Amino acid sequence: MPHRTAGTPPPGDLPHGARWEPPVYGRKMQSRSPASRTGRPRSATADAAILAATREALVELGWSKLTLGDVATRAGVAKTTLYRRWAGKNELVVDAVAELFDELELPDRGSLAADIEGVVLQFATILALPEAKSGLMAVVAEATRDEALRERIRASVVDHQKRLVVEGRTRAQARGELPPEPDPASADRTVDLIFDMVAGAVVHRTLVSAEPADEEWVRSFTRVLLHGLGT
Amino acid sequence: MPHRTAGTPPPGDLPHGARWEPPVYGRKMQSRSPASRTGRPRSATADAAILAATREALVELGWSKLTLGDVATRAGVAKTTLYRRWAGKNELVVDAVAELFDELELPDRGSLAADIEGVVLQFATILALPEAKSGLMAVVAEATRDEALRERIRASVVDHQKRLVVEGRTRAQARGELPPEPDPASADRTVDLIFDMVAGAVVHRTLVSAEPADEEWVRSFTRVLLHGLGT
DNA sequence: GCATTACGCTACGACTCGTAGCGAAAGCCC
DNA sequence: GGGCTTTCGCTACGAGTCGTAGCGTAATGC
Repeated sequence: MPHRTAGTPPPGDLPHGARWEPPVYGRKMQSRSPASRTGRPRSATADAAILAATREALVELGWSKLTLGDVATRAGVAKTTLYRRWAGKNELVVDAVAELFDELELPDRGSLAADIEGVVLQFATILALPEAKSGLMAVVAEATRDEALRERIRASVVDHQKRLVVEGRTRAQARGELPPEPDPASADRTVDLIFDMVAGAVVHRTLVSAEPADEEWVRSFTRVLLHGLGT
Repeated sequence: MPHRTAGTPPPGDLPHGARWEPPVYGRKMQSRSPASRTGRPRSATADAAILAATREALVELGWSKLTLGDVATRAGVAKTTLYRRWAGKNELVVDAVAELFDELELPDRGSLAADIEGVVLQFATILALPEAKSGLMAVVAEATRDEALRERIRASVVDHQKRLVVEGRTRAQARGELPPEPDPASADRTVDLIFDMVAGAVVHRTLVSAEPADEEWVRSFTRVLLHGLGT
């Protein structure tokens, strides 16, 4: 099963993909893509094998020592096949890591605090995986100089998480735990702020401080997020 | 002027550094270091030129395309000189980026909120520099698989910032804006939490969301940090 | 002067990169 | 089945980077 961003392009985008000069959208699509096409189809098995091999290589070698030739060997495909499907290491790793975050959900635990603690713990668990740690931050670093890559990360990782923030806020407002927003623009800014605070804190805790974001830490974090430092 | 972590090793550490097999401390020290030594001394001018050239190359090329050979050329030194002083790209970039954060300070602005806003804005300004963005996150990603590198980052970047948190909290407690901590262990945890929340949010806003952490954002962030989401 | 260390320079094997070219395989459509 | 189209595996290649070795020279302390 190929990754969502590849098999199912964002609705209303990329109806055709013949041209391929600058790495606009990292993943190379099957040329001449109007839904139907003739010829031998791409192996979906290879897709899964390549992404799994990429994660495996990330664990064993880390970002800097990961080579596409090595990934190809692990996946049992030719190196050229990799270059036919992805523009380079950056795009490949984004897709490989993005799959890890697909399972993020926001189960209703009855209160805003419990909801936050639950989803933050999920996020922290994923981020504790070595392939997530070394892979994700490396591509984020690369994305500072690559607009298309940043967009790719946003589409396949960030938006997925941000939706959880929106959902959690809606739920909390229905419970009366949060005041309704005055206008939509202000609501968007608040969502962005919360998202940066939550994801940023977990990432910083895990990667920079190199300490586990365990239950105790998550409880403290949630308390400050909801009630501030003063209490 | 060589960087602090090199010229002035952490007090009570590294009194001798003759052996050099695994990259224990990234920066290679002058072999046989017991304070005095004979022979031609290392050029301090070269140190500054190399670190400046590294930042320049980070801006123009980014992390992945930065090569030590190129840095050497820009700095006007031989490539071998670079390898005599640093273990590799990671350590060099850490030192080059660390200098950017040396100027961080915590001026007394009269209230905890104002203090936080001031220092967060400083941090955001530095992090907005392209050399800081691409350089810092790349080495953090590498540090997930390199304990020594992580320690190097901690010593030359993170601790510097964390001290500001401690100072700000002390100041706020003296003003009566924050309650005193019950025990030292709890106090340490709180400092770590705040630090991860502040630095993490700014980093995430700047790098992942790719939006500026401007005054308006900082004000909103500070409000949530101090009083929580409920208000 | 002498010992010692840093420096600039050149050269080197090993490795990775990304691509080109080929024949074979695997699907659609007639 | 026959033809068309696209993908696949494989090999080979030039280009570029890596990190080091070796050498003669420069700069300091004794």
